[in-house]
Amino acid sequence: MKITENKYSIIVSDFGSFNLGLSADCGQAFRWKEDDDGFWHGIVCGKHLKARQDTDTLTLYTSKEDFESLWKNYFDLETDYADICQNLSSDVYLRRAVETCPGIHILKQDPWEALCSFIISQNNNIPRIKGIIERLCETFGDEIQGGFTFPSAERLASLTVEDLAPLRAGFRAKYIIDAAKKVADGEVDFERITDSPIEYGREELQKICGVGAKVAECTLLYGFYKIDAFPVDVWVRRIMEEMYPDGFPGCADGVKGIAQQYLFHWRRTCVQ
DNA sequence: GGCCAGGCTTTTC
DNA sequence: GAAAAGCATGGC
Repeated sequence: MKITENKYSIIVSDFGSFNLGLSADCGQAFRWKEDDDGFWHGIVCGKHLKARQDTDTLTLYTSKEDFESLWKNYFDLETDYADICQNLSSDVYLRRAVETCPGIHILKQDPWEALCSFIISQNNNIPRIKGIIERLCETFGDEIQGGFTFPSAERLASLTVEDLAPLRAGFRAKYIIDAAKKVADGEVDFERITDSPIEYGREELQKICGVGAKVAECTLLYGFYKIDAFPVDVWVRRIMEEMYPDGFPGCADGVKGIAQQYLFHWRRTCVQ
């Protein structure tokens, strides 16, 4: 990876196969938007980023300090996805998925935002998930340059289910409040989940009302970067039935979450 | 108007 | 314990 520092931006090259738009909009994160000029906008950990990708370069309108301390890590630019994808390619369907949709990285999202987002995702579709999250941020986040921050667990823990009515989140509102309370008061300990094997996180997260196996796996994968977490939603269930009736291939062991993300996006956008 | 959406809880058998 | 019903909302 090569980095050039300009007055208002950072130019990155030699970043492997990373694809910004695909990674930002393949169903793992819900707040990235592309404007009419091909710039992607996102807000992560209270900081707004404008970025675009051209053939061989990434341009990020940020400081070198923020690139090094936040964005480089968020976009997982230092992991060798070529190596991972080559290993996955020993399976025929995974090979098709990684070749058809190259450049997806797992985004290292804020754990609370990931948990809250995937609580909202249950029995829901992606456009509406984005709408609810947008209203959540506009209503309860802090306004900054470029948009609104994702409201903290502490902020939401001070609210009632009725306060969330403007989100039109339906039955999920009570789950958001329960999650916020348990995270804010430390009953669910994010630091310990970070430092523990994945099984601990599974048990802890499912103490929250409205968090089952699938939401827990998504939170562990996208919020805690436990890349062997394996969320099974309706799409992945279809994949398992259609392609892997005898189980998931061993070439994905240790990185099942990454394999899952490629298959999820491929099955949703390319197959049939 | 019925079906579906990155499911989970509650109720019933 | 397994299976089914119920849950809010909105796009198609």
